[in-house]
Amino acid sequence: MGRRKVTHQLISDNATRRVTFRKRKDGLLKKINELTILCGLPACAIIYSEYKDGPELWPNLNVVRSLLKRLSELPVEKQTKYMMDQKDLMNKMIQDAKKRLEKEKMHTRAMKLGLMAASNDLITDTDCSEELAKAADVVDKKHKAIIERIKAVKAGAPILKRE
Amino acid sequence: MGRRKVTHQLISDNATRRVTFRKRKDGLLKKINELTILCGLPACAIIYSEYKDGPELWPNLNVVRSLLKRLSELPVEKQTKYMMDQKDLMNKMIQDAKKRLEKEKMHTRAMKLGLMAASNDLITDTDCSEELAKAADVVDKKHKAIIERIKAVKAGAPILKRE
DNA sequence: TGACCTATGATTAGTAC
DNA sequence: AGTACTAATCATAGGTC
Repeated sequence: MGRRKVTHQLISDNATRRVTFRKRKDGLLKKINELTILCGLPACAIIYSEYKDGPELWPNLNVVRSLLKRLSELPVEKQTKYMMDQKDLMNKMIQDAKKRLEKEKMHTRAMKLGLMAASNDLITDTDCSEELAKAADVVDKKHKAIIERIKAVKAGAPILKRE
Repeated sequence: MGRRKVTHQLISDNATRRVTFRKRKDGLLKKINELTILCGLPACAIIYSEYKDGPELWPNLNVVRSLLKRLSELPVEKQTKYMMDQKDLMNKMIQDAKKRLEKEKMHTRAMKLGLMAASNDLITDTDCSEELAKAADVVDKKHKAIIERIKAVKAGAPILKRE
């Protein structure tokens, strides 16, 4: 049946954990990709796992290297500064969790291995992904239109649509 | 109202982009956190943005450093082994869209049969089967057009179709 | 700006091949 | 193992204050 509520601990079963890893890793990459496009930021991901003998990189090694290089060049005081920001972020997440708890919607915490970095001032190498995205949107729109039509027919609309 | 469908392009409005960035960044950190716990993997995130003068790190500087160190020690051939760039991701998304369309097509056929059967049962004297067939044909043609469009895109040729 | 709300699209846990 | 499905939870765009 549908999904169960999120568990808050390590998945003990190997097969299940592997499947969950793959699904969520894919979801994560997709989200990073979307963030990159929507907000105009370069980003990268490095994911080690017990399922591959090497890390999985996104989007490619060059971007990963440039972003890591940038990080390594960070002044220490800024590193410290961001850690304060991180504290704030964690506090925020805890606050949110408490609120949801009040609403009877308990939530999680957590993580795994990998790395994500985004920087607004590095050059983004845009290939044809944007156009592909547009193409995909066209497909999605047509798909939606068809679904709407079906709903309309089911709701009693005329079978033949005159335009 | 609820959320609109994702549009996969740069959000031009500054305020909206900022809000979206914050929301999605938080969502991403949450997902990384969950993956860490569920799959028992270490993970970190480094996020630069135009909204902070330093990067935001998750979960903390030490983890980030140790993971980066681990990456730097990797042999180059293993570093490049598993890469998924935006093109791969987009191809996957288009594949998914295609699958959804196929599924919908099946539903449409089922509906078509159901409607025709109903008309036969209930309105024996009036023959609307022709109109029903036309309606179904319209739907089928749209499906076909979409499938063709997908093939064209996959073939690498056309990208944005203007109508 | 930022915090909150909520309708609705997106993700995914569990199941069956 | 990987794919397909479905049901249910989760995430979030847009609105409001």
